[in-house]
Amino acid sequence: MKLPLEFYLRKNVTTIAKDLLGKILCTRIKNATTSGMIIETEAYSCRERGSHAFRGKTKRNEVMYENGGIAYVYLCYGIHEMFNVVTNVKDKAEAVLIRALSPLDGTATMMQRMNTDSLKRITSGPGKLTKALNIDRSFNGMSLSNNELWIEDRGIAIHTKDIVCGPRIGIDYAGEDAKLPWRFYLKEPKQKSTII
DNA sequence: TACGTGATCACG
DNA sequence: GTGATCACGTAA
Repeated sequence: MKLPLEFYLRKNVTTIAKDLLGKILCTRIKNATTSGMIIETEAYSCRERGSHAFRGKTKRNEVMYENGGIAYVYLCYGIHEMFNVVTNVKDKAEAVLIRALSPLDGTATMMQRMNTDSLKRITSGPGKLTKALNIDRSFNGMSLSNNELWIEDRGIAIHTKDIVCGPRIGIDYAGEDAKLPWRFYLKEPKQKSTII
């Protein structure tokens, strides 16, 4: 079942980042469905220096200011498309970066898109999972409850004790805010046993 | 460990 | 207009 809009409209972005672990990110492109379980996320808020929205609204980050439940997709390092989930209500600019998935549906399609035979390599990074699911900047601002792009709950329960948190990756420029423990991921052993 | 790659944004 | 910078991935 697709996540309801209320899931995304909540005000605590770190809570949403944790709650997204174990949920399923899916795309359906030209009859090909691909998906994976979310196993790593990072929270971003306009209140801290790590966020694109820290300095206010720009053409790139404007969708972060919309109501939650839509996608924020941008190009990083000139090569990689990055997928974020916009959260909170209009004008409260917050988002959750999806950093890694555990592949579920359409693995053959994803491996073909990634030009590899290795399951482990297709969705193990923020730039890779977008390519595997065929997400690009044309998805920017798109609702997460339509038939092309959505996140669903398949009843996989994640315990707090199985969630590891730590500082976010690649934001050294954010000064003290780079130390915020706003990166969340699943412990390895549990991650395997929850995939059935 | 180095570097490709191009959009973005804070400057003029 | 320009230039430094960047929420990464890969090869080595």
